[in-house]
Amino acid sequence: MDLRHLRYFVAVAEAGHMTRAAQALGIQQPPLSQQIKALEQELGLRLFQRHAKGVHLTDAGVQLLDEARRLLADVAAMQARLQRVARGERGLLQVAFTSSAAAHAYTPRLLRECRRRYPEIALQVSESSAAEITDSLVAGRLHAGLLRVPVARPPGLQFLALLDEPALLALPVDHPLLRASGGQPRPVALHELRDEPLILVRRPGAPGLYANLLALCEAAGFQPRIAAEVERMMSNLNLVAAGMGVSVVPASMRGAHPDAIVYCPLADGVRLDAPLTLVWRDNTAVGPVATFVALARTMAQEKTAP
Amino acid sequence: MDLRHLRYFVAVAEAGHMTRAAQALGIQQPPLSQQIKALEQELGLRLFQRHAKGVHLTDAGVQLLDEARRLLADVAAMQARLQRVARGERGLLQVAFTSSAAAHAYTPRLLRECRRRYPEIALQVSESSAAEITDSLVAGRLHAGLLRVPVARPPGLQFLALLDEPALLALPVDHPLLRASGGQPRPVALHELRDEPLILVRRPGAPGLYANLLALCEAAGFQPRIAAEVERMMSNLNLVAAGMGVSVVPASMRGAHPDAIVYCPLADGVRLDAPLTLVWRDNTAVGPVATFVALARTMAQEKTAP
DNA sequence: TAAAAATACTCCATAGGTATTTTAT
DNA sequence: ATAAAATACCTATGGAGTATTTTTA
Repeated sequence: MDLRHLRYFVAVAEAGHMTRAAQALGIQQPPLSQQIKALEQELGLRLFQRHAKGVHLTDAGVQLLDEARRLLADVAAMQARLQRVARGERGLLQVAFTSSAAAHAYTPRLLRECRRRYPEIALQVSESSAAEITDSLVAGRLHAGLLRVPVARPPGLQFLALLDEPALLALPVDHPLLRASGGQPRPVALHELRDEPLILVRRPGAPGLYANLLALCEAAGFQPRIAAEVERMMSNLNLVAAGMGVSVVPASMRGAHPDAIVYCPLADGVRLDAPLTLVWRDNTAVGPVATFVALARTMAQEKTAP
Repeated sequence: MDLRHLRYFVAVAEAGHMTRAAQALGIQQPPLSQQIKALEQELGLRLFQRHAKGVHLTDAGVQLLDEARRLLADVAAMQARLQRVARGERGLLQVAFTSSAAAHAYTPRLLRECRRRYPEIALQVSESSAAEITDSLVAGRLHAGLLRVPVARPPGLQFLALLDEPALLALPVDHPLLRASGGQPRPVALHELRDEPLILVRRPGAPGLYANLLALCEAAGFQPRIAAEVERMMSNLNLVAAGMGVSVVPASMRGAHPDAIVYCPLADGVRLDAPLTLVWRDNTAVGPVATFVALARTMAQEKTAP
C-alpha cells in the first residue's frame, strides 16, 4: 500500500475514466491501469466495474474512496504543518525572563505579538534568575531568555541587546560642573553628583532608572540628595531647564530644551540603564527560536526608530 | 513524501540508532540513512541530531514522530477495514422481503444473527412485493431479497430455497384411499380429499399450511370438510392416528405414529408450502451479499437438520 | 464498430546492497 | 580508538512509456 496507489485511485474514481484520470495525473493510461490492478490485487477486491465508456466504483470502491480521501487530506494537512515547522512558524518555544526584563514594557508586547503572528508556536514562559536562564540554555532546557543585566556569557550562547538606550545626565547649561568644558557636554563621574539636587521620575512604567541610579550611588559610597520626584519625564526636564537640579533621562530625550539643558554621558563606562538583552543558543538557524529572535529584533528596531 | 519515509523515520526515532533501526526494518544502514536524509531535505528541516552513539530527535522531529505515528496507525486501520471489506464482513447490504417472508420465524432470526456476527455490515431492510424485489435486484438497487412465493425468475438472479419442507398428507393406515396401494404411501391428488374430514392446525406461528390448503382446495373447485381445528401439530396427528380424519403436516413430522399413520405426498407436483427463498444477483462472488447468503444457507441447514 | 481498458515489452529512476570514509566521543 | 553515520558506487526492482490486443456496449 502506497500513497500513490490512493492518489491514483481517487483520480480514477473522480474521473470515472482511466484515460482521463491518467491525463489529469500526467501519466499514461497503461501504467495507471496497472497500478489500479495492483491495488485491487493487494486489497483482494474489485474497486471498479469496467465498461465500454469508462469505469465506475463498486460498493467496496465507494468505501475506499471515502477512506482514501480522508487519508490523503490528513497527509496534506500534515505536510502543511511540517512546512510551517520548517519555516519556524510552528513548534515549542520555551522562553524565560528575569523579573527586571518582565517589568520592561517591551516584553509583554513581544510575547503578545508572537502569539498573534505565530499562533502555532506553543509559547511556554517562565521567570527565573539570569544565571538560571543561561544555565538552562546551555543545558538545552530552554530556547530563549530575556535578561536585563548581562551576566556571564558562556560559549555557545548568542546575546543581542534589544533596547540599548543609555541614560544621560541632564544639567542646566550654567551648571558649575560644565564650567571647565565651557558649557559643552563632557563625561561626568558619579561621585561628582554627591551634593547635587536630583530630580527623578518615579513611575511604575520605568522603575529601572530610579532604582539603578540609587543603587549606583550607594555603590559609589554616597546617598544622593533627592530634590524632587515627578511623574513624567518632561516635567523632570522642565525642572532641570529651570535650574532646579540635575537629572537622568533616556538618551532619546536629548532633544528637549536644547538651549537650557546639556546632556552628558556618565564617565568610566558606568551604565545606568542595563540594555534589555535576548539570549539563545547560537546553533539555531531556523525554527521557532530564529523566528522569535527575528521578531524581537524587528520590534526593538520599531520601538527605537521613531 | 512516502509512507516508507514515515515508517523508516518512526523506526529510527524509536531505536534512537540508525544501524539498529535498519536491522529492525530488515535493510542495511546506508539506504536507511539516505532515506532519512531525503526526508529531511524534502521537509527542509533536521529531524535528528547525530552523535557518536546514535541519533536523537530534534524538536521538529518530536512533532513529526507524533504525526507520523498517528498517520501510520490510520493507514493500518484503513487496511484492516478494507480486509474486512474484502472478506465481506463490512459494507452496505440492502435486503428486502415480502410480508409472507417477514412472517416466517426464520427471517428475524437471520437478520439478528447477521447483525450480531457482522456488526460492520450496514444492514438496510425494507418490505415490498416479490415483483418489486426482483426488479430492484436486476436494477442494482437491492442486494438480496427473501420471498415466499417464487415468481418470475429473471436471468442474472440466483434463487435459493432456504427452508424447503413440503407438506405431506397424513392418513390413517386403514384409510380407503390406501386400499389400492395396500397400506403403502402413494401420491394423492387434491380432489381425492373432496369429501374427507380434515383436521387442521390453526396457529399464528404457522399460518401457511392452513391458508394454503384452503386456497388450493378452492382452486381445485371444492370446499373442504373441516372435521376439527387444533392448536398443536401433535394433537393433530393423534387425531389422525385415532382415525378421526386426514391432515396435512410438515415433512419433518413423518416419524410420529409410524404404525398408525401413512404419510403421502401430494400428486401432480402440487406444493402446499411455498419454500422460503433467497434471491440475489449471481455476480456477487464475495462481499456482504455472499456473506449474507452463506449465513442464510448455514442457518437454514441448522434449522432443518435437528 | 468504436472507444476504452488490458496486455506485452522496454527503459530508467531509485530503493537497496556493498565497500569505504568521515565524524564524534 | 572505536562505534556510528555518511559517502561512493553498484545492482535490480518496479514504475512509467510505447505499441498492440482484448473487451464491452
